[in-house]
Parts: sequence; C-alpha cells; structure tokens
Amino acid sequence: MDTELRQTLHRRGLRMTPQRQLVLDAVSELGHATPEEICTKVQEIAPAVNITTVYRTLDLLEQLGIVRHTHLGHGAPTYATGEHEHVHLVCHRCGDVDEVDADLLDGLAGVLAAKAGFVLDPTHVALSGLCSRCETSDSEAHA
Amino acid sequence: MDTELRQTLHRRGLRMTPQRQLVLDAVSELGHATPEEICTKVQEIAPAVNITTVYRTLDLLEQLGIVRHTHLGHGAPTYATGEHEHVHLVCHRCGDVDEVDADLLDGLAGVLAAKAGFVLDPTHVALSGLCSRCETSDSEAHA
DNA sequence: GTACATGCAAACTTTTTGCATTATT
DNA sequence: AATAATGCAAAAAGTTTGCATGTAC
Repeated sequence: MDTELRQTLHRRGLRMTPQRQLVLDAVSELGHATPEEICTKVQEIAPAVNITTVYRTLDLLEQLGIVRHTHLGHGAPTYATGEHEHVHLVCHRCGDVDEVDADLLDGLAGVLAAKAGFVLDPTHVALSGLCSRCETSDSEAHA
Repeated sequence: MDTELRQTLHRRGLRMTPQRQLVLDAVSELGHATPEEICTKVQEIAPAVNITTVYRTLDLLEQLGIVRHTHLGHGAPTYATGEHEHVHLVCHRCGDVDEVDADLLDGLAGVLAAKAGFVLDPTHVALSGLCSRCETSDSEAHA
C-alpha cells in the first residue's frame, strides 16, 4: 500500500522520506485533522519536523490523490486519507463534528447533476446545522 | 424594514450608526461577499471606515439574524442578507460559484434529521464539486 | 554533481483584541 | 456623565515563500 505511494513518487522523480511517511501516518491515524494537529502528532515522534514541511507534504499528498481536505466551517481545513468517504456534519452551536455515510448525498448529487450539471464531491465540504443535543436544548429554551 | 433593525438595536441598548447602515447596504447589494469586498464597497462612500468595524458589524448583524455567512470553500467566508435563501455550488477547478434553490436540500435535510438527529442549515455551507464546464473539459481530456 | 527535500526565518493574509478617542443619549 | 461605537495599532492564527543546508540518487 505504501509501496504504491513509493512508486507513484518515484515515477515523478520524487522520494519517500521519513517526514512524508510520518505525515501520512498522522493523517491516517487522526482521521480528520488540521495541519497544526498533524504537525503536533508528527512531532511526537520527530520533534524536528517543521510545520512548513507538513504543509508542503499535505499539498503533495493531495495532488497525488492520497489525501483530501475538507472545510469544516470556521478555521483551518482538515485533512483525511482518501478512504475516508463520509460527510461531516458540523454543529455551529457547539462545534461538534458528526459523520454520516457519503451515500446519503447520492440523491442530492443526482438532482444537482440534472438541474445544474454540477458533479458533487460530497466529501470536500462539511454540512452545517444543529446537532441533536443542541437542538434539544434549543427546544427546551423555547418552551 | 430598517426601522425594524433600528428597534432591535434599540431594545438592546445599541445604536444604528452610519457605518452599520453602510455595511448592511453593502451586504444587500453585493449578494454574497467577503468582509474585504464589503469593506471596499463601504469605503467607496465612506473611506474612513475601518475594516475592523466591518468585521464587528458583520458579527453583530449575524447575531441579530440579519445576515448569515457561508463558507465557499477556500479563503474568506461570504456574507449575505437573510433573504438570500439558496445553496452555493462551488467548482473546485475554476472557482465559479453557482446557486440553486435551497429547497433541493429538503430531502437530504429529512434524511439527516432522521438518521443523525441533525438539523441541517442548507445555506451556511457551500457544496463543492465540478461545474458543467469543467466536467466537460475533463471528459474530453480523458477521451 | 545534480535534483530533490528540509528547516529556518521572514513575509503575507485574514481576523481579533486592547485601548484611546469620539459620539450618542 | 455614562455607555456605546469607532479607528488605529498591534497581536494572533494560518499559510506561503526564499534561501541555505542537507540528502539521495
């Protein structure tokens, strides 16, 4: 699996370095994390790794299609490996992030394709709203 | 209409100032615009207005429910008045922003409510994908 | 030795904060 | 006079860039 990445890199005259391996590992482990979180994780093992390298590596891995980034709303984007095929639901009250299967957007994707010729990429952007907890406390407050 | 805002402000011991009026006007006129675009627009009329004031006013207007912001993906968020009830489709190849009716998300909203207890706010986040133009050129490239 | 990769520092962009000044009631 | 709003400058957060050094082929 990482052999594949190694070869992809090699085909382009690029190299598999410890830093790149560590960044990829961190992204895999963390699920979805900001560059800074990834950097912290990497630095637990290799403290000398600079955040610049993390940014550069994330860009590279994204170009290669190995990772993708998602905007969870405010603040920094989060990166995840390609297998991570789900949609993020961000509560804009408490900031909690829930995840649902990307399939749930299939219907919508069809509609958008038909109506606007738009090919939806469900994993790139998070959906925003109120999570069940905040919804509940909201209703109580109104009662 | 602005009388209503005036009164909402007054109820909270706040004031309607020229700056606030200008920011609101700019948001209305521009449809959806970044803080910087809004600031530029405001400064066409009142060059002394500081971008800090724009940020603070946008926050305030958002708290009051007069404007809402949307993350179009990369970069700065965009602000729009509350009436602006549509969903943004951002092409991540060419950056073009298309708009569709928010109703198209009704089905999805129902599913999310049922499956995850999540109350979707369709207008807050943009959907990402490929616009028809980029899709077409993509297919050609593959052909 | 050549091309790629890294680390470091500095620049840059976007947004927030502290504080003195001004305006409104 | 008291409170709110603004402007300015500085700080903070996130990201990018330039360059010298180091490393792999």
